[in-house]
Amino acid sequence: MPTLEEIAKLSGVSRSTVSRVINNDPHVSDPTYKKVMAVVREFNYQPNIAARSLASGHTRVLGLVIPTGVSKLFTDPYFQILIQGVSSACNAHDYSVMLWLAEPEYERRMIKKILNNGLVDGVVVSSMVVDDVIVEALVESELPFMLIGRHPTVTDVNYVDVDNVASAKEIVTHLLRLGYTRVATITGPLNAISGVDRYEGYIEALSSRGIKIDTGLIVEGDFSEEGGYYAMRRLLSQSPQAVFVASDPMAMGAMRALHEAGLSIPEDVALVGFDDIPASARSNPPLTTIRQPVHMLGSVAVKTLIDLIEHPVADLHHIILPTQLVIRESCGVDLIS
Amino acid sequence: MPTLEEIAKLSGVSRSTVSRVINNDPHVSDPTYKKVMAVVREFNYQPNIAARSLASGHTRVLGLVIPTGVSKLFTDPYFQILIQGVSSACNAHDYSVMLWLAEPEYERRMIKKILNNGLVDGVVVSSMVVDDVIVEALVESELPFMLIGRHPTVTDVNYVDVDNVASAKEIVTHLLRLGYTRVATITGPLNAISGVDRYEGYIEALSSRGIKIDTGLIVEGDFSEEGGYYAMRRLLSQSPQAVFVASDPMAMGAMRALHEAGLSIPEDVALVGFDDIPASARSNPPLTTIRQPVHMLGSVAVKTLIDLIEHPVADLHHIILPTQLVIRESCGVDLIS
DNA sequence: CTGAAAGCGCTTACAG
DNA sequence: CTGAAAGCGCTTACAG
Repeated sequence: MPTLEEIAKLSGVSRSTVSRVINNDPHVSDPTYKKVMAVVREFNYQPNIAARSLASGHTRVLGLVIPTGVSKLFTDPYFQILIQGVSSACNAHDYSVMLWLAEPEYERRMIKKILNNGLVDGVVVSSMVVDDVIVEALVESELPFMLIGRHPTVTDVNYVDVDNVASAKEIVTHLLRLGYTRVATITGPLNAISGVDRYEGYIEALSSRGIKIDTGLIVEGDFSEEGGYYAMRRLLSQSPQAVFVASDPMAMGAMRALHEAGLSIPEDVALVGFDDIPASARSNPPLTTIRQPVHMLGSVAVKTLIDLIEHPVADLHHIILPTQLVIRESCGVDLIS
Repeated sequence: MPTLEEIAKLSGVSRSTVSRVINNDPHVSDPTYKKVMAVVREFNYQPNIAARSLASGHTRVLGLVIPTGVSKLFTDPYFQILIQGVSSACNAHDYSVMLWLAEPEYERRMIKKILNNGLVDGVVVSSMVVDDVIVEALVESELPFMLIGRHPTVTDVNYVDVDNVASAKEIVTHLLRLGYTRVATITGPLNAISGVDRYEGYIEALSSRGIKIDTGLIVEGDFSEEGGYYAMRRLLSQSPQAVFVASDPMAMGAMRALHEAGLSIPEDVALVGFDDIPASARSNPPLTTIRQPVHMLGSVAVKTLIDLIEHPVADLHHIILPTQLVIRESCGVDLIS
């Protein structure tokens, strides 16, 4: 592994010039550029990252923190796609991504250490819980950061999100329009912002049609398949006509519970979800759901963050990405017309 | 974010001394230590990683490369547990882990770049395919590295593995002992070393009992649930009495195919797997399988690697971890006695 | 367009 | 036990 100094000597120029060449500085003559590049290639020169970071003051690595625990991270397709979005946008901009692989409590203890030692140029955070301390730590650290999913109380931070309230309201309204009146919901965890927002959308949809809220029809889930399964079992005794499940993995669990109970979908109980994970198109029956642009949430967060790093501005970025209502078979068809 | 220099000034000692304190060098007097630590805490000093790496020549970060593509990585519980093992061992030794988030082809293009820029002190590689170029790159780079899973041709490298051949032979022999004679197998991908080894174990078990190999009973899978499902469907026409499935996710897929065909396990077809993922204990029926110490594979790889980094030796490490035959219901009971 | 020089924030022999 | 000094391998004004 040669150093920049050696490359300079070998090509008969100064270290400054080699540095310019490898950093694509336009102020280098063509012959010089070619001469140096030949040597760089010949010796397979790779600039030392630590030295480069120390001298330049930035590392071109982004931190990705998902304070949700490793198991959930690997279990929910949402994160899989989100991470792909983050990862591909980073690659495209020549940044690396450092994924925090640790449990929630671990984060809190280490978070400041990691934030302040200059390892990352910025961070993207997904799926915070409402009382998460990470936002404070981030604000204190003065590092640029992007949230995926808005924060309920701290509003002067950058984020990208979908309109969870409106989207949930839309799909529940669809159910109402089909003629169902006893519409239940399996909510997300209510300490997650998206959980609260989707619940809110459910309430709004019912209220705006003058339907009274029946708390017996509301069960809290945790976004997981298992959680959906058990929530649905609890809901069974209330015999809802339709259920809005606040995430597709939970909807898969709810389907399993329904099948086990010998109930058919949508004839006995109609079901809709939220996410549109790949499995939702293949489920039995295919799931009506809200499609989130998950990959794009990740890539937009990264692109915005990189822009923030490279061109600091004071303006806040609050980006809302569009969702789609995807109608398949699990919601049934118009009961009235 | 104060620098070491400022901490030195503030505590009235030299930079050398501050460095010794934060690195727990025993050659520091107690009063000095306390004085400096007080200042360190007061200002929440975090050493700059880039500077530290540059000066010391090591980074305390380990690369984890699993050249299998992001989707597979997030889909197979094997990797989830492996990563937890790697991650926890790193944490315990104050190392960070950098997970490559990229598709296989990408690796090859970038691998040298990443290996030679001094970002990682060593790397652990899991799940290579037989013709993988990464081992060469690793050898060239002169970085310390550990393989999880042996390499078929390059033997002078360090690895930790289970004895796939013997374990597969053991579980197939169990099937034979129970009285089944038409024993099929759904293999792993035969460009993966573990896929080949488990297939080899199947062959050995049959051969050592004088049973002729029937190629119609051998179908290649890909370690995934889907792959197991389709492989089992192809096997159905051969009406095997029992099937050795080379991974538990594939066994789950095979069960699904069997259930769909209206066949019951183990009455119509007995089934055994390999891995013992969490789902295998809860499947219907619970799956007889080989338990791999996956978490330990990860942590042993890391511990050995760190030892290699901190105490370089020429000796090769070839570590074989034990497996267990876990007998549950899917294999049925003794047909003969 | 190119080079000399300072500096990024640490660690580590070397003295004492 | 402690400090002065060199050095890790780069980048970046500053001159020219």
